[in-house]
Amino acid sequence: MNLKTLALELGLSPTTVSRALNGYPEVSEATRRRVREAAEAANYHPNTQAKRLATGRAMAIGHIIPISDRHEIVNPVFADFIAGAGEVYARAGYDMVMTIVPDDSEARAYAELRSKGNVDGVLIHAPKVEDHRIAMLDTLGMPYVLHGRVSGSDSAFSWVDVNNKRAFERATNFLLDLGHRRIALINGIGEMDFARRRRRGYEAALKARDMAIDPALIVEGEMTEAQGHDAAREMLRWPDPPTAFLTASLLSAMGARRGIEEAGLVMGRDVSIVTHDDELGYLKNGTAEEPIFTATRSSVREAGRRCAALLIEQIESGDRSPRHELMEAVLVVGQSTGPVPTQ
Amino acid sequence: MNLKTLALELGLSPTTVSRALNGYPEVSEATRRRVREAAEAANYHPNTQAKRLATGRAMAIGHIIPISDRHEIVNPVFADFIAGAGEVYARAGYDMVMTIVPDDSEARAYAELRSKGNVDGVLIHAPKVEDHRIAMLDTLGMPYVLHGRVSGSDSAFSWVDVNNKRAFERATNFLLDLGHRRIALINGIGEMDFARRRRRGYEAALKARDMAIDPALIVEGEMTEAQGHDAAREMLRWPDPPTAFLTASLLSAMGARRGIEEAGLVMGRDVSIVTHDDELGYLKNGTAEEPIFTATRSSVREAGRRCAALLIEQIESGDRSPRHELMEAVLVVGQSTGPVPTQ
DNA sequence: GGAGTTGTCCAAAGCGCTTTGGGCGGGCGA
DNA sequence: TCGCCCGCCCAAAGCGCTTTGGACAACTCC
Repeated sequence: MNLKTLALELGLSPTTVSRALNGYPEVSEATRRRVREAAEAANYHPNTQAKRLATGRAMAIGHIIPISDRHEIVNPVFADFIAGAGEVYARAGYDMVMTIVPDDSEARAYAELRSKGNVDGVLIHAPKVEDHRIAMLDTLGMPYVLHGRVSGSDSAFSWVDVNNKRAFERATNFLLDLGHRRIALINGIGEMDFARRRRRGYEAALKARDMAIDPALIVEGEMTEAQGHDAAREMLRWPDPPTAFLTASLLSAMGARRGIEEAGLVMGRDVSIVTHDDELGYLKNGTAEEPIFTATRSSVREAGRRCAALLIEQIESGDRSPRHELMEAVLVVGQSTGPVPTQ
Repeated sequence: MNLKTLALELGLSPTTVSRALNGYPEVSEATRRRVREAAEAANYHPNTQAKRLATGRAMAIGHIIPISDRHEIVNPVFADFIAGAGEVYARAGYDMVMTIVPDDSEARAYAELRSKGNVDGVLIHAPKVEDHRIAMLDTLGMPYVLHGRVSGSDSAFSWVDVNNKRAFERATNFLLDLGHRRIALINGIGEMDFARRRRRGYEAALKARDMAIDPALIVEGEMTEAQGHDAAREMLRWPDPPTAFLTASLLSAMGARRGIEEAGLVMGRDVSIVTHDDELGYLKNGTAEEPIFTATRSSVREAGRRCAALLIEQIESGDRSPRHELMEAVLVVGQSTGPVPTQ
């Protein structure tokens, strides 16, 4: 079923049918209703490709996922972010098109997407501290929104981010207030912008109390269960072990907990853990009322929603002036923290 | 830059340029080279929408993800599956378009995708024991491939699946051979087809040795860390606790391990665990050489690749006859299993 | 009653590509 | 030398939609 035959059946011109369905005023309410009903009955939906060609709008948002380097797509937060963004796309009538590319052809992928014209804009994931994609996207002139920021050029583009620095500063202060002095940071990969900011927050809190920063207490790497476990096991063997861990993901926290328990210690009594919690769908920090880990909590799914909304607005309004949304994490207190044990 | 202006610049007709770029024989090698070079230099890529409209091929594969019900997209295996499929799509020049829909409009989403013509086929995730989507897709007449099967109608459509039954049968036998007699099954959600098959495998192994099936030893639900933990903690308090756990995911296994350790027991000595391992990118079972958990291992990412390849072949060949690929899981022995402890 | 306005509809062009159906000239066989 | 085929190229139609630029009748207003 296409426009022409539908028009033929109705005894109308394609023009009128198109206008009726798209809500243009040049058609009487009576015919509009008639057309709408006929379209419904025939389960008619305008052909996407034709519509796109005619309007010049792809009605699609691109996500480019490099495959090898940062394991981006297999990062557990990715799925939740996508879910949030996808909800918004669907409601606004946009397709979400995802392209998996080898790491070395990421740049080309953006250029191709642009020149093939199959998306109206792109969402950028997981920016590094210095991210080459920004410059490239600017020369391409394609609308984009970052999930996260790029240190140093924060205001030149639109982004949605959680206030990582403040979150980790607060978490550190929380532990300091409990009397902890040896606090380990089990962070994400150092070149990631979010990890850098979290580290800054941790360091800022220590500095504010005139405490030295011990590099040995900082571990950076992929946020897996093994990471948390290995770091905790290692550090707890030291003569002056940390009394608290600050971890960047729930998986790392789970690993750290295991390391603590392996050492015959009790989490929340002997050793404390504060973690960041992205509120992932399948990896919950207990329940909302009874969290297991004390955590800085911020929904990555909500971040996905906001990114998508921002990008769509930017595309539809044509307004390219950068906009920012900084989400604040909330600190929830669970059973994983307690006052520093007195020797 | 478009075909027309490129042709103009070259002093050729659009026809010839199109044919040169698409490898048709009616153009001399000399001009073909000239055209190719000019296209390269101008960074010309044919407009996707126009191409699609002209050829009638969307060059895209759809994935429809219901949002609420089964938490599908936030399921940790989803990302890995998508990564595998996406690789293949990209290589074959297909877009991956993902649609997030509220649960109650999933059926409509498929019909719309079909009538709007923006995909050439769809990949179906996470089939239930009885899945209404099959009938619907058949009436729509759109090519599709299932990741998994639907009990009872296995041969009517194309699918790629891991041999869940045999995997769990083998795992159960492995534990039985070690002398275990009280083996708990911590399974996925019961109405999922894969969970059903795994349970069948478990039950078949027990029956083969004339052992009774104790329903109390079977837990079905979302495969989270909490699920494994709660089940293990609960069961280990019983007067006749299980001596082994068979879990359906690494997360559940991690939870079970925690439950075991909380009870003051040692995994691999006092209580054994065998788990299924989907080889997720960010959730590894130790290393390939030194697995932590004894596991039935099968890459869900590879399953994604095969699904995609099968679907594309089906689309391009026009051959709708159903094809199946059954992947066998391999049993790897880690440190989580040992002979049943003598009282 | 005539001019202007308004409401409703349509014909046709155009989006950027592919593909059909030739056209033209040079080489080859008879 | 003639006719035919073949290699190379092009004009134009068509994919299914939107949108521009009217057409036509009915209505309003003086």
